[in-house]
Amino acid sequence: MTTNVFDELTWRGMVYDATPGCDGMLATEKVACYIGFDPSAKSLHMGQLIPIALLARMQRYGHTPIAIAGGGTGMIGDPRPTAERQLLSKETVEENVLGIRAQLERFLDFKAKNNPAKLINNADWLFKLGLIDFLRDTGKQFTVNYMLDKESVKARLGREAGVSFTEFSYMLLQAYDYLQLYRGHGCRLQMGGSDQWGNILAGVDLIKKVAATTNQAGAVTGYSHGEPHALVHPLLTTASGEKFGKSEGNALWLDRSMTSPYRFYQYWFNVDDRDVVTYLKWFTLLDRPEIEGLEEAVRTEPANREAQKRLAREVTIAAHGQDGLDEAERVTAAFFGGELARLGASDIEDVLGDAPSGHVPRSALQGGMSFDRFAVAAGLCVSNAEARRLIDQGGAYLNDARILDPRQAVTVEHLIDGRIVILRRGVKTYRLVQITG
RNA sequence: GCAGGGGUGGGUGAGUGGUUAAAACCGACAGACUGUAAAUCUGUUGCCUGACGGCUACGUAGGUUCGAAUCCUACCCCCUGCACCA
Repeated sequence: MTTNVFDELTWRGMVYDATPGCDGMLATEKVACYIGFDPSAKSLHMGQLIPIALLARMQRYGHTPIAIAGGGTGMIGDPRPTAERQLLSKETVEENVLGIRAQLERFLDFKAKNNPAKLINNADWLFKLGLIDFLRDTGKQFTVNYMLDKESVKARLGREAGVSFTEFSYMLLQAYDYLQLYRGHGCRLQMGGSDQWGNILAGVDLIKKVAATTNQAGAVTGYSHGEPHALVHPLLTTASGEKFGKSEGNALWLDRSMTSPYRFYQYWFNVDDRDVVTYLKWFTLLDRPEIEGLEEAVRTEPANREAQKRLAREVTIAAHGQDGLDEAERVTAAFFGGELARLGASDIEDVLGDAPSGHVPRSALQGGMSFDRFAVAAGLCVSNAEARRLIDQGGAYLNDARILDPRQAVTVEHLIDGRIVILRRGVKTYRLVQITG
């Protein structure tokens, strides 16, 4: 472990940009720092593990992490370069904030003796904010020219549909948040992705304007709670150029009911060799020698996947606890260990309770059901045509036996202990089918 | 508001009356090879059908035609200039 977070983050490749003096502050003082979490869904997604990891690391170095649940800013929405956002209802935002809160509590220590993490909802102050006061106190500090400089706003200005005043104002709200935290919690660092740089600097600028202390001659001598800073991380993409944290184009979630621990684990397990070291640095607390050891392992014995296994273990346990990891590893062993056939139904149910599953009524199998239709009924394929295609190509399996004839009948004979069937497509897509009724 | 360009399958994008379920590329899926990797190679990639064949589809709604993604009309949306706001 290096002596200060900044060096640590630099080594981990997580510093894209920071305000001058930020490194010095982090090396010599213990400060409060914050990151905002947008409550646009009831669960955080994998991409948001990045800010979580940053906060967690700050805490380890003795700084105080503050997670902001954007209950207020979530009512507005940060402008996207393409199109206006759909406003979420107040109820939805509140619900989402609750979900996010529960998840953050697993990653940050809220009971630490010296620097317990804090979780604050910016609705606390934004909802109370009076328009006139806001325009006079905060709005007056910014020129529209400054605000127009933001990339996402520029992009929108070039379009006929434009950008609503609502979203245009977002930047000021975020700046105001930072000011509130600065005043109320002495928060001196805001972090985020590099796409947030503009918004974060707006906050820094606002604080500097409002909280500067001056000498007799009017020159700035300092700031009431110390100089505010900004630090942003690079935006992470995979070696193949995709957005990090997406599988088949869908986001993976931290909520186990939305993304099972098994799928979560598998995502990390399957990380490209080219990405695995970066991910170890970003998402695990492993120290430098350990990561360098794994890096070496990737180079010399890639087939062992030591780095991927370790990555998957570390991150899954952080997100889903020991139970979640056990479950993910049990399912993995059952599916990929080639011993499905030897297990009984209750063992399988036990182990795979969490695996992607489908249900087919027993009555459908009484007279036998052709395999292609069964595959659709069980949710392995979306259409009969797709099922037939899959079978033709030799990628369909029933209880680990390849099926080559679409009309092959699935009957009660195939049931494991009379109530379960395992379907598989290709190498790694398994589906547990429960026969009901 | 005026003028011009455009809306095609998951994406980019060809196609301007029949031979077009719609080129090409990407993505996706499967197979081979492997390490549950990458790269590569092969196949598949609207739906129903074992197959013949059928059905639905090219912004939306109508129309012309034996026949339209392709022509006409109206509407919606996007883009590019110009004007207005200044």
